[in-house]
This record gives sequence, structure tokens and C-alpha cells, in this order.
Amino acid sequence: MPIAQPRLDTTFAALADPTRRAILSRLAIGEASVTELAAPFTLSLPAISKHLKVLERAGLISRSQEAQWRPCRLEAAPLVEATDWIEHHHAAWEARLDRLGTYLAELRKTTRNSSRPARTPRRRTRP
Amino acid sequence: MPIAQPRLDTTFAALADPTRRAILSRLAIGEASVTELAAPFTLSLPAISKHLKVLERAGLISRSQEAQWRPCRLEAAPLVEATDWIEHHHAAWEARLDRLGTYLAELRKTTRNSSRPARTPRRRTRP
DNA sequence: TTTGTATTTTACCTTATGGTTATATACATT
DNA sequence: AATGTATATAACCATAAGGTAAAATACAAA
Repeated sequence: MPIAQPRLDTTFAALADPTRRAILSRLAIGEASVTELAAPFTLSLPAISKHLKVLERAGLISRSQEAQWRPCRLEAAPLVEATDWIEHHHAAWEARLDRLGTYLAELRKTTRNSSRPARTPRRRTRP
Repeated sequence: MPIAQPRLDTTFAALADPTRRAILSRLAIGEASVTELAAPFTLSLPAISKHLKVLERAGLISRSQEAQWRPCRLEAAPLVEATDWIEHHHAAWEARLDRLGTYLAELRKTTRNSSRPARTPRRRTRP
């Protein structure tokens, strides 16, 4: 895993907006023009145009040109990177909890005392 | 899938910042206090405190109290919701591309012309 | 060439974000 | 009681984000 992934910044930022997620939802079904994408919203067209630019800069969509229409289509690569990051951390955390669970279970077995809750040792200000 | 998921807004927004992602990376290994979390950064402590509040409001971390320490630990639930959203859309898009692929392949077979690129029909301004 | 349709750009406004320093709070230790 | 350590809050600043209306651009059709 690289130290910093600037791509993830823009990917997650792009996904943070409900309008943009709705646009991606629509695009998952298939290509669409700007006006088609704008239809479900009460927003102005320039607002949609801005959102599309954000999605494009994040690499989440690409656009072709066909006469005066500029159809957008979903690009999956950044989505994969995003899930990869999340899954990696989620997995690490779950594994850690599993290890902690077995450790506590072992502890209870050896001490023959299942009622006492475990206390993790914690350092004081000065030892 | 619900119509709007306000939880995803804050989850993705929280994940969009590299400092916050680094904090989560650290927490995937195990609990840590605020000062411990701040150590790797050049940022001021209040800045870290703010980031932690963002993560907490997003439900990505929870905090306990132990004397003057407030250890943070990772909470996985929002991470799962986030991946679920992404995976769902990614899957839908891939499935759509697959269907398109087989359609084009079938088309090539029946027309016996593999060199002509497929043109999806597109409506004009007035039919 | 004029008109209509699709989309973008510009200029502007308001609010949110990420950072700072200085100050306050909470608890432990001496 | 006084001091030190951990953390949070307050007040402030610069910039980014999301929105609008109005104007500009690009192409098609009449």
C-alpha cells in the first residue's frame, strides 16, 4: 500500500456528494447525456455541469462527443481503488478483533474465571 | 437500496482527507490516544482533535475515557456501508458491459463483419 | 443564414473545511 | 494545594465547495 494516494482524496470527495452519487447510479445503467442526467434534479444545468467536471477530474466518468451531446460513461478504476483501501483496513481491523477475542478466550480458560472483564494494561504519565 | 443515505455523505467526506485516512490506518492496528495519533503529523493538536471529531460524527471511530486519555477505536459499520454502495454500482456497471460485450459479439457473428465498429442508435433533436 | 438545442464559462454569493494560536477543562501526581 | 499532562474549545483566517443567473460556445436543422 503506497504512503499517500492523492487519487483517493478526489475519489472519496467526489463520492461524498449525494447528487454525484445519484449521477453515478444512473450511469451504472448506461451512458447518458448531460441533460438526461440533469432531468431528475431540481438543480440548474451549470450545477450539473460542475458536478460532472468533479466526477471527470476524479476519473470516475469519461465523456465523448457526439454532435452537441457529450455523453458520459462510468469508469470503474477509481471505484476499485476506493474499495481496495476500505476493504484492506476493514480486514485488518476485523483480524485484530479476532486475535483479541481468542486472546481473551484463552485468558479466561487459563485463569478459570469467566466473569472478570479483561483490562488492557495502560501506561501512566510517569512509570 | 434506499433513496438517499445521508450516512454515506459524511462517511465518504471523512475518508476524503489523507490525514483522516492515515488516522484510520493507524487505528486498524489497534486503539490509540489522541497524542499517539497526532505523533506522526506536523499538524497541531487541535487540528487532530478536529479530524477526530469528524471521524466520530461519521461513526468511523468511537472514544472511551480513561483518566485524561480518550482512546479512539475504529468502528467498521460505516466502512461496510461505503463498500456496499461502491460494489453494488461497480457490479451493475460490469454486468452492463458484459451484456453489451455479448451483444456485440452476437452481432458480429450474425453479420459476418468483425471490422465494423458498433454504433449505438442516438436520437436527434427532432425525429 | 437564422434559429434552436446542448453544454460550458463567467461572475458572483454563501457556507463549509482545514488550519492556526491562545485559552479552558479534566484528571494525576507531587 | 500546586503542578503537569492530555485534550477540547474559542476566535480567527484563507480557501474550497456548491449553488445561482447571465452570457458564450458549438453544432444541427430549417
